[in-house]
Amino acid sequence: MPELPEVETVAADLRPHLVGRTVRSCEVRFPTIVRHPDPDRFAALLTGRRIEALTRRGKYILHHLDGGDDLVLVVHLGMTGQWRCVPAGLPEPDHLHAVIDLDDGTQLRYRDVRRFGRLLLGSEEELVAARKLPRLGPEPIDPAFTAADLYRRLHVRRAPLKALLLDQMLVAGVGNIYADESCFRARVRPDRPANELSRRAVGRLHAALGELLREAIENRGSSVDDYRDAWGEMGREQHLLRVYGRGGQPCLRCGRALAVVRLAGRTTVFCRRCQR
DNA sequence: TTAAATTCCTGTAAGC
DNA sequence: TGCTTACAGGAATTTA
Repeated sequence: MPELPEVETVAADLRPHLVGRTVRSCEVRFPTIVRHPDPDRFAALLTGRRIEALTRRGKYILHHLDGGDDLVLVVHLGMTGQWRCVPAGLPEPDHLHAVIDLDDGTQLRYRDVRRFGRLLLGSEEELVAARKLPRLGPEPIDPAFTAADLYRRLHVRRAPLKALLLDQMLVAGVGNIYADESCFRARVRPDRPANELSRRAVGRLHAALGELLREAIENRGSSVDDYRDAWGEMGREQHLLRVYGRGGQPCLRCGRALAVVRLAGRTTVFCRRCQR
């Protein structure tokens, strides 16, 4: 499933191909995929706009448009969303929910089997005010985000650490895979109430998060389930995951069978011996 | 305000 | 083989 490294990979790959392109037409085939504004207005507003910049924030891809009104096309891939740029006329896959034709003959395609993803159009302020875009927490790979920042956010909360790592308002871009992996690297139990963590433990967690996410970006993300990059290719990080998807198998550090529990509604894997 | 539970959605795999 | 059922999870929404 696409988390920060996967979304970063897609955004970085698309950027050189999309910046400077103009939208010729837009067809929304599955209306509920567009969450703001209504699909007809979405298509009308988008048509004729030029993409001036492409950025990522958390798990969101932001296409900044010309026109002087700060309009942004926002894409969230949810669980199974795919955002690809292909030559127009290529055979269409199933579950294709939106198609955007560009002025160079390429086509942006939004495909999403489970339809947990979404497309938004508006200024960032408008989307946040309309509660279509959350007030995201800091970027975990931003050098300005320090261990002290993370500690300040965690030590006032009593929820299990895992639940807070998944909270996009606390820190942006972490999902189930990298939450479990960062806890393992930091040797911290994901079910510990956040306010019980020492500064030292939060320091390890902060370092683990940064290292892990940078490594995963380097490896073009984890292709578990059906994540693919903008060209339909798989990432490599899934081969390096140490706990995610390995419940019951031996811990790669100590050999003990990895525990599987349910936390914050998510399958959570950790080592009862290595993580305290 | 916070935390936990529920909902959406479909492909896959396990069980009978 | 074919059917039913459980499971996967990001985040909005609801409930406590």
